[in-house]
Amino acid sequence: MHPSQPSGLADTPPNPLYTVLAQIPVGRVITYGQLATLAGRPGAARWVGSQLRALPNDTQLPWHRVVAASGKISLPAGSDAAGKQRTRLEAEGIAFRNERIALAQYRWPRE
DNA sequence: TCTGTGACCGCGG
DNA sequence: ACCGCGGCCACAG
Repeated sequence: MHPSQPSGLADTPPNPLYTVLAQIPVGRVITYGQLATLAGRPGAARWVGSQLRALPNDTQLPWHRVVAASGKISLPAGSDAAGKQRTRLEAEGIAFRNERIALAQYRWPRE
């Protein structure tokens, strides 16, 4: 941004999505829909996707713990981003089976 | 403005 | 288990 702007000012409220996402523990995953609900926007799963897409490449947020409700990785199949997500999840002890998360208990509990 | 396009979801059929 | 459909939200043309 331009230096005339008093950097990091709260003229734009923090995205609640990031707050929630930051609290997903290692070895657990959450779905786009659940994340939307927890962020105060039930039904807006697509919005979550667009927010994640906008994350900087070097973000500290655990974006890889967000998966589709079907248990599959939503990033384009074969892309390196998708491979990276799967690798990270497996490193956290999450098992895959035919391109989808194997066990339901890995998922973030329902409300 | 309107339309199309996604890191989506639930409900039916 | 797979599909189509309407609903959802932001963004590019």
